[in-house]
Amino acid sequence: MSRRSGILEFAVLGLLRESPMHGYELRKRLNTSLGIFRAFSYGTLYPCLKTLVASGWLIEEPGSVPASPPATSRGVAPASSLAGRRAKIVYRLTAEGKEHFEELLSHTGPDAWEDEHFAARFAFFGQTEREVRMRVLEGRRSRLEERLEKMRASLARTRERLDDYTLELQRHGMESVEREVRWLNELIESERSGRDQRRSSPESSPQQDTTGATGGLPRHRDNTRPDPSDDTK
Amino acid sequence: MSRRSGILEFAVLGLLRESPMHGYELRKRLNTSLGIFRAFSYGTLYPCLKTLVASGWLIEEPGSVPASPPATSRGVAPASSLAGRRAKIVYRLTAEGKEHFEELLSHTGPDAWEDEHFAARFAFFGQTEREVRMRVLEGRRSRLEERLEKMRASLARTRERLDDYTLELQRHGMESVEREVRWLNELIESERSGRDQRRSSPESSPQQDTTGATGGLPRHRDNTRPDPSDDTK
DNA sequence: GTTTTCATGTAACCCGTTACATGATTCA
DNA sequence: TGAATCATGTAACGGGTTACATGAAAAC
Repeated sequence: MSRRSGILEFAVLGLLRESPMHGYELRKRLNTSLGIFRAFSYGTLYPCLKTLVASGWLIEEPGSVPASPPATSRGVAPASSLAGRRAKIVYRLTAEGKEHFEELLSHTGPDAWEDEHFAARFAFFGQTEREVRMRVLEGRRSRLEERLEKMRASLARTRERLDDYTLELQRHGMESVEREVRWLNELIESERSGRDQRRSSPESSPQQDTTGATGGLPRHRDNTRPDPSDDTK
Repeated sequence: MSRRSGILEFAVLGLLRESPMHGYELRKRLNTSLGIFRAFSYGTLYPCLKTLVASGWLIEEPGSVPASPPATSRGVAPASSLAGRRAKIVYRLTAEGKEHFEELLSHTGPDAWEDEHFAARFAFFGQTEREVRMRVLEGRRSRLEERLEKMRASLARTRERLDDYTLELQRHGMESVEREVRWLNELIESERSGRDQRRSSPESSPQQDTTGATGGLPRHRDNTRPDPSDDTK
């Protein structure tokens, strides 16, 4: 009766909304597909999945189970056929789960502007209504501006007493924040000018819309081209 | 018999090395003076101080105690005068504590390149030997480059299946990391060319050396001026 | 004289990790 | 056939927060 992680729960629901998956795969997507996400461990993920099932938002389905004994009878036949042969468990979002996620998507508390929370929200902007996107972006921005002011103030108070390294660290920190603010400005600007491509209809299914529908994101240098000598493996 | 926080412990020792302080003030310095540090709560700080005292690295000293009972007898006189009147407790680094901190400063494990840990290390570069600074900076850089490669790889694998927002998030994330790498490059460069201003003598007292001693830090725009026309536009 | 700010502390909880235990599948 | 990878899980612990309790000094 606990494990209400917020961000993990949110991300899991969001990923499963796109397509059913088993835990192992889910975890990898958590680490890679979404931008900022740090690596959640299995010790976190699996219990979380359990509670989501208990809440009725997910159901477990047998994955590619070796349902009928495969041709190779090599394996020692399990003493008791009941003693659940462990197999892949595929998790699928239930209708209630979908509804719940939709609700999470739409309400914007001040938690939503904190670092990791914000990244999670942004990662699912594709399924978020425009109005909400705006609120989140603007909330995040003012959160950062607030932070900047504090930094400036504290720096003004103490700059004489600090050595060069501490100063440089603060300078770099502030510059990072300023940079994110500029980024948000661009995003907000292009949300404002872009057409409202995600209508408010609750019946929009995800998945498609890879047709460049997301209108007005600012153009940036594409640093992801095939990169001839990439290979990675 | 626990509470070995690493980063908090390190920062506390480092700050107290510069001058004795009581907990309340210590906490504020943790939040502001040092660049990146997030706000530790009292619930973390005070117990930590206790264990540091128990380890013999700090001693508690009475602060500006109202040693003799103040004139206002309004308060219910404490039943037992022994039941310690609570007063400011000033923490001071012991010789062993100093030694311990010195040791922490000098050994560079791979923990030292992680985000928060690195920031803490950097914040005390003023008391760190040049050789160690180099190892930390280079370690951090290769840590980040490693991370970059993973991001690039995963992006190359999945870019077709992702919507524009997720893509943008990843792009921005990568750009941030790239930016930090460039920063590190500058720092490393200026460490290399700068004079070795922090000699290896173990007897160097901190505090002074505000005489521009830190030689070669790269020059940046001073973004702390009153700044007449900026307005974060 | 009351409200703020300074100042110290503790207990309950939360979110997550590590290290471990188990077993199936794939591939050299 | 044995190693690597896929896959699921749990118990113990770690490091931190929140909310609370307490009280002195300063500011209004």
